[in-house]
Amino acid sequence: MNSYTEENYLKALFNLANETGEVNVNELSKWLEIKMPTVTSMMKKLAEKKLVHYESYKPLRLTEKGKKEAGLVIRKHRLTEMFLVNKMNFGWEDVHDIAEQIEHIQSPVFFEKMDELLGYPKIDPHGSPIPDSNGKIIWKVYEKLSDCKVGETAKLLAVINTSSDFLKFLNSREMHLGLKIKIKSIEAFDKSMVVSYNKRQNESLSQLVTERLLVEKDK
Amino acid sequence: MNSYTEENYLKALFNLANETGEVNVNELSKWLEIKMPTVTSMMKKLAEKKLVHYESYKPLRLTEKGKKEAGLVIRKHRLTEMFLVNKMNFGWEDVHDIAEQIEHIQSPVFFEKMDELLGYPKIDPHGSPIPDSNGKIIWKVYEKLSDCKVGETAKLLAVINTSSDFLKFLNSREMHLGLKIKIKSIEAFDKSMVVSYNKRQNESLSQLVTERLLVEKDK
DNA sequence: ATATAATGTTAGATGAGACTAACAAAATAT
DNA sequence: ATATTTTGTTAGTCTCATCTAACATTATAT
Repeated sequence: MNSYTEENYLKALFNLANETGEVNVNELSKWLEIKMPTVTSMMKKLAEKKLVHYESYKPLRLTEKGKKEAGLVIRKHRLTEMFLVNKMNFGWEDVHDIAEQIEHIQSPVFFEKMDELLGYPKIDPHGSPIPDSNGKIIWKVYEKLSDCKVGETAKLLAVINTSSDFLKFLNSREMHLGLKIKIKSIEAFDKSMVVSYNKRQNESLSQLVTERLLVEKDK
Repeated sequence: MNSYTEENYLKALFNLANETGEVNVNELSKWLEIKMPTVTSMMKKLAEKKLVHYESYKPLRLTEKGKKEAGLVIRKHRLTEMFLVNKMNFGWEDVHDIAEQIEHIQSPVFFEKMDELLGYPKIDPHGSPIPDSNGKIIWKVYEKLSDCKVGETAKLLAVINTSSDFLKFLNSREMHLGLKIKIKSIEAFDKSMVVSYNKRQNESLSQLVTERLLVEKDK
């Protein structure tokens, strides 16, 4: 069994991994807001437990075991977020901090029950995939709205930044997953977009926003 | 804010308090399965925080502040148990261990939402009163089934021991809160009772059971 | 009323997970 | 190619919550 703290390190390693699965001590340290020496010593501990490949001065990598256990923590987090939104009427902007705590509950049956009550969801309220009960994630390839062209229509399927402020911004513009967005124009100099959806015909979205919206283009 | 550990000590002090609100270090130590010196040092810490009245060699007593904060932990525990049973379809015998963990979640809004979804319940699935949002408990005076007499009928309103084994025993006899039980006879030598309820006309209950069933006599 | 048992406290150690200060290695810039 | 910056490690300290061993007080029993 991994401790509360260990679970947090595993989750962070999983979330920060680049294409090759590598993470630097420094990155991890900044992400967790924990000083580097502490991170180093925890990495040695996780290496002892065969959860992380660790060599001095080399980037960190989760082992297969580590990936699985990290995936299971993320599964608990995302199932919780879905439960909070779908079964407890929380807004998608309010669930992160609660899920950060509930993800550490040690009770397989509790999360199985959530899963069942939710009808075995594949994604969380922000469109992120929920790992299966082996910790495996099926990655969907989405495009960023910022990569779409004028005249195209795209369906909003996930958001990258799940900060409360960003989600509240989307709420204020009545934007939600599943929304069909049409690109009316793109400003050359700052890449901001004017889009239309539902009754909103002239919404302007900055690049900071459009590159955080993941979509599927209409064919 | 109290730590996870402090919350557990507060809850234990509350639950163990006798009529005068006193608890011995030794009792607390046994209850928590934590050695006495550890308990003593935690009591000094809680006394610093004005949560406990502590004097060397004297029994422990929660301060008003301590009672309130303990009550709030118990509130979180009992709301959670109710939520697990009523909203997540757990059996009353399976909720204790999960609630022991969830009671430490720091998120007032999470428990407010539970309370709201449950319709502001006054008792938990075992018939124990749920403290209000100030940590105050309204105690109902119940009788034990073991104190009833032959011929009387009583309604089961709460159970004292909430161990999984005891609750599974009650399940196996189809006993649940609200049940009307008629006392048909009492065995003089071991105080066991033969009772009837619903379709069960000759159930025998040992004294160990009857003194753990809290009832209200029919008038 | 004193011996014994039970209960409670003090002192010091431990492990987990955090820190700072100092040093070492790797990456970057001139 | 060397100096500087950035990144990473080592060594030692701190706090929290636990422990054991030894001692002190209070309660109980003869």
